[in-house]
Amino acid sequence: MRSAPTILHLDMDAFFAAAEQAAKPSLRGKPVIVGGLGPRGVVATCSYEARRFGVHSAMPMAQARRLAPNAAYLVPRFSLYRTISEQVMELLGRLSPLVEPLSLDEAFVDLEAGGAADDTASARATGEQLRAAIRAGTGLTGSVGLAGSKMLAKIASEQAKPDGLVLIEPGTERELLGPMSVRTLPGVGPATGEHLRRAGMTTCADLAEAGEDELVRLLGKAHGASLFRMALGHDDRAVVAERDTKSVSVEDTFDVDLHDRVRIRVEVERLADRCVHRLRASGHSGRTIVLKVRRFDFSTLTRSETLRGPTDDPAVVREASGRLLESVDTTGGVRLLGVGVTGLADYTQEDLFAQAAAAGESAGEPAEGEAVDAVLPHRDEKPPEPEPEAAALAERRWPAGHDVRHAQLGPGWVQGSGIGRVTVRFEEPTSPPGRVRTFRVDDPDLELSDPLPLVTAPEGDQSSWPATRPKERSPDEGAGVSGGVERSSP
DNA sequence: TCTGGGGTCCTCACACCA
DNA sequence: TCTGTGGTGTGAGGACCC
Repeated sequence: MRSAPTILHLDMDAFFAAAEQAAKPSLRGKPVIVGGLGPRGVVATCSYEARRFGVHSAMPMAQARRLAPNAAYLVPRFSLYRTISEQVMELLGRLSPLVEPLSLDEAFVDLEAGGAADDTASARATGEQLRAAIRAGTGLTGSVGLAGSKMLAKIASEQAKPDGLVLIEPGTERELLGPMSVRTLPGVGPATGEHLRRAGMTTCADLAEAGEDELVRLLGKAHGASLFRMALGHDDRAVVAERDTKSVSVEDTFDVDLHDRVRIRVEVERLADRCVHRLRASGHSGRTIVLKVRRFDFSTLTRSETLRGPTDDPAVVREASGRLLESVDTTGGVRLLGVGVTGLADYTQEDLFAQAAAAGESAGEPAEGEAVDAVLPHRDEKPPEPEPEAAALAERRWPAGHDVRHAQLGPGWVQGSGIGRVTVRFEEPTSPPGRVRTFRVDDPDLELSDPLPLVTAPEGDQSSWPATRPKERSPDEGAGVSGGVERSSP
């Protein structure tokens, strides 16, 4: 635990939905729900306007539609979100070399490591400057939590939402946490929460009172001990800038359960190819192949097989996945299939060839050809073919929310499509709300386009931000801050 | 019309080996 | 030779997070 609140947690507010509202003036102030629009989709993010109807993340989309039938429903546009995220992470990088991204919209920053703050006043000033820079650079708002540890900084940013800043003064942690629900603590989800509730513990103070031995008895060594420390406000996890990937996987939920064994096998092979594609793109190979099957009744099972050496060969992963599938009973139907690779190695393929060659020289040919097969990439193997062009066009021609351009009417976005028609709203991030027009899906004047920038020119020059390091400011600036939680918002 | 996708970490059971 | 023990690798599942 640090003596100054120099861990910063940034959480962008309703990120995907806010990005869509920034891109689409007609959606501002309205309920916007982003997620899978298929029959088995779930909500990824929704705007604060949608939350007032009771909609929240991870809710089945069908339920969201019942609660908010008039909301705008959009599919995620990860390329847009990634672009914005890179801008935000770049701003964080100016504060410190120690930035730990948790997802596209969340990160920890160690302000001390960057010399960006060393006391309460400078930390608060840095947090507010950051929020202003994010707003100017992206048009979006983010909430900032500041504390002496990651756990408390995250709790603070949660309290700061939306569009605020909360600072937890070191020394006040235990008092602050005491009355909070155990669910506030990282690692306590529905199952652990219920487990603790049955043992009579609902608040952090209850956990602290129960003692470490009791929590270890209830939850096991690792979880129990860490939870006890967290309940006391102790969390010495460091901000880690680079994390090694441990596994790569892909999975698909099908609109209707699959029963046909041949079709299931084909899907598994397709997933294996996609998984290897991702594996190679990340510069990895892997040794353990994992097949995941979710059955008609939502029961999920995994089967895995460890090879003699790491591979990034699609044929090897396909074959292993197929073998694993043989051991799974799929009668009754399958709603999800997944293929993953763990036990990752970052050997380059050249290294693998060198290894195999060296092994061959020193020990002669391997006794079992299978071992080589599992290690050596098949160089003549092509990466997975993209889906046939016509099928891809038919499937994803006008996804709801995507940007389009009309030869005469200019930029707009897909409001909806069906029965041979596509409805487009003609507006752009900096325009007033626009008009709606409907076209035939094969209208030659209409084409999909890249997302437009959310802000045309930064409000004020952010290129040199931060202009002065907060630590260099006058010591009495922002002074008078003391004790407990303080919130500031516009 | 119930429940995505991509991850991480932990626990437990079991086999194998020294 | 048999038995006990502890470490390690593997496989499966659960919980959690965003």
